[in-house]
Amino acid sequence: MNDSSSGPPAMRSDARRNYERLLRIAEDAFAKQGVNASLTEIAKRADVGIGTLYRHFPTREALLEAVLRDRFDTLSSQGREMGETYAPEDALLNWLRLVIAELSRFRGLAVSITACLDGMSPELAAACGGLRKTAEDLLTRARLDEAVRDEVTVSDVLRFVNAIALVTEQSPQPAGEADRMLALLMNGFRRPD
Amino acid sequence: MNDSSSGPPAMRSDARRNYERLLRIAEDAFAKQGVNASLTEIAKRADVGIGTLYRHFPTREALLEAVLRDRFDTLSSQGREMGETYAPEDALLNWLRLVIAELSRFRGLAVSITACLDGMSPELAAACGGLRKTAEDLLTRARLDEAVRDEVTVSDVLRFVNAIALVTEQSPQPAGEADRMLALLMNGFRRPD
DNA sequence: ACCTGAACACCGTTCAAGT
DNA sequence: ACCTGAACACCGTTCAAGT
Repeated sequence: MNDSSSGPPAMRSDARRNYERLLRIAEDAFAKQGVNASLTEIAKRADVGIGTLYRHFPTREALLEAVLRDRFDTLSSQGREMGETYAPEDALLNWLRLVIAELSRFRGLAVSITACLDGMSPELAAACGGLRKTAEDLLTRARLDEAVRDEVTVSDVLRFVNAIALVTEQSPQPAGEADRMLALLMNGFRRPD
Repeated sequence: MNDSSSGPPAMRSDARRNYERLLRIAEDAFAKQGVNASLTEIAKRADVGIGTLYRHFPTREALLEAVLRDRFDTLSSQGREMGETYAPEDALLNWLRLVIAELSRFRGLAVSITACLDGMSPELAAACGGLRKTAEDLLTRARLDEAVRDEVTVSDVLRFVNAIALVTEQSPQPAGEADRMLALLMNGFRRPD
């Protein structure tokens, strides 16, 4: 909490180097092999003992969370911008598109995020919290604008978006499919009148 | 193909016993541990050498497919019944509810099915084919009844249904959540007028 | 024709030993 | 304070040897 805005935590310089190398290699591995990429191999590719990986990131989720943090932060701020520049419904739609793109970056990521939406996997809770807050803002605005039914909750939205990413990620044209599904979904969210 | 309706394939009686034991144990294991349950343990619990498991089921998907076959068949015939007894839209809705319930039986099943909808995992193709055909019939009827937009494809429907199962399966009240999401979805499918 | 299980290559995770 | 890597328990998969 105190180090989230006050810059990098204090570390011995070799430790810091290892930490960053691990992060870089892990991102690449997750992108190429999915979120279940071999930790042993990540350590090896980072020229680091496996124990060092575990010291910095006690669980796979901790490592994943670290890799995700930056991206998720920019996702949130993009959401805020959109809220200011677009009409409520478009803001929501466009932002959700970005979220889906992000969730599709690593195979299996959407599953992990779903798990954390459901309360498991406390490691990713911070990452999800940010998303949830942004989604809440955009959804509320859309609701006030009468563009979305009252019964639709933030959980609904996030769950669906995860679902779309999940089910699209192996499809031949992920982005196209995802867009179509998202459009159908927003149509479902809209009020009947 | 020739043995799908002409009864069980010819096997030595001990082989047949092993085959069925494996099937029973595997179903239980998949239900309890998800579709990635340890094959080694399944073989052990079935009192069978691991090689025997591989002889009968060369891949995990083959085993899964065998476990699923019966259930998926009854799912298809239930779909046909519903097509005859309910109004087109209700038939589709109610059948999709059943599909979701089935996909939620094993953790991770929806992911596997999605993979096979997308053309990977040929092992499960047969199982998916049945689902697809039934979905096609029900969807066509709903379309003719003008209850569903023209652009909605079978793939859309199945993908969404998978998505719902997937994203619901770890939720606190899976069935309730799934129903809500399915309702929203059908709302999105409906024509604007 | 079918079964067995040892063998191999891999992985996650821990922890005593080092600097 | 941090790093290392051997050690342990597990898994998937193959295949030579058995009946």
